[in-house]
Amino acid sequence: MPTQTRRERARDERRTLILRTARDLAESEGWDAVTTRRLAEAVDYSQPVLYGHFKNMDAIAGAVALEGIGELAAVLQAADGLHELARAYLEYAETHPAVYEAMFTRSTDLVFGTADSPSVLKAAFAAIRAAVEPYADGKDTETLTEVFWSALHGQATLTRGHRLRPTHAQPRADTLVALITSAGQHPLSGRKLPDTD
Amino acid sequence: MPTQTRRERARDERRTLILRTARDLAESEGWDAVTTRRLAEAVDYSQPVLYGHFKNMDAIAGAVALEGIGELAAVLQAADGLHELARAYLEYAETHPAVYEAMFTRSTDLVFGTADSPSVLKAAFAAIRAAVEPYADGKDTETLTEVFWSALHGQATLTRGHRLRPTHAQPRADTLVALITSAGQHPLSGRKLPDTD
DNA sequence: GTCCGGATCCTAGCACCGCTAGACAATCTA
DNA sequence: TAGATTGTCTAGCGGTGCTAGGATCCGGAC
Repeated sequence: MPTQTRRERARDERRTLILRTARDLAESEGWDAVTTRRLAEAVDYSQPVLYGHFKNMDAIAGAVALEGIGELAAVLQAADGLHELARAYLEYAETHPAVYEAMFTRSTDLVFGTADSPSVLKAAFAAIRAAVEPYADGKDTETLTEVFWSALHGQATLTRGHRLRPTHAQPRADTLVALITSAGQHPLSGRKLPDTD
Repeated sequence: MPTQTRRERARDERRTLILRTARDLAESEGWDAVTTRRLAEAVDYSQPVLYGHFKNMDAIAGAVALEGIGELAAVLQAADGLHELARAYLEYAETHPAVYEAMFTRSTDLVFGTADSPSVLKAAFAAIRAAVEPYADGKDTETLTEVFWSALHGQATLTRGHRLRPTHAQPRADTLVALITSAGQHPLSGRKLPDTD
């Protein structure tokens, strides 16, 4: 059935166009500028067309977020070592602020919850966990991963909100990594840990 | 001039009423529910009255945020030691989610910038810095303070967004504090650091 | 006591928002 | 070619932030 396939393909292309346009608009003017009217005009369709592809406006932002999580997971998997992963994470957040905001700051309903979209999200978390594990030193790796991720997330959001000295982003990242890499180094335990630099 | 004074007092009381109502509404139903119409109805005035006290809706949220920062600063100053401070910080964020959101997640324009409101904000940061300083071990205290604060902020926001295991908030906080308190404990330096527990 | 001027407040409205019903056009099926 | 399905649009509803312009109150001058 080639006709049906062509229709479906056209539909997919339009969906992709909507997402790409929404994403571009959000990155250039912020999510407040991504309204149904402006988005519909940008893709040269009327507003109801958007609702043929997405349940509502939040679903569009959610789809952009999911796309971004996939990108972030790939970036983190490609990173080698904890230091490199931290750098990659913060760089992604800085260079894609609107997507990052859609992922972790905007309303959270759909993203988490082990329902229909967790695979790519688990992949991102697993990448962080893999980089953290060598430094867990037998302790709770899951918790240490959450702590490390939270710290990265905090730096990303507070830096973006101009709450931290913009000139010291690099020392902050380095300090955080150093805290983790020397985590198990208590005076009583002289165990050697893998080096990161 | 008693009449002028009474007028001013009435004006101040009304301003306080607006802020308290906005805050209550935000905490009970979220900031999306704090609209000019609902807020005006709740304080039993018409919408234009709000604009006689605040430039716009964001300014109301900003005033609530400033109020919250003062509270947070007081809470942090009252805390004794790094562990206690971390607990107090996360507890405040958890028990006042809407105020915390107004402080650090919503649009950031007015809050920072060393303009007219930094004193109370600097007090909050100074309280964190004072608790961190004993563990800086001669390194850059300011950077370590930013790292610690970012980590707390990340835990607060990701926990609230249900991105972290809700059952492990305590271990996360403990782990973060442990990372800081053992920061200077490299194998080559056997210096004794103050104990926290 | 009367009147005036300024402060205060409200009604009404603008342009925009997310979202949807119902009419119309285009395309596929038979 | 006739009918059914799909796609798209126009028009509109109730809501939003915010403001102009008129009414109303109230302290001070005479």
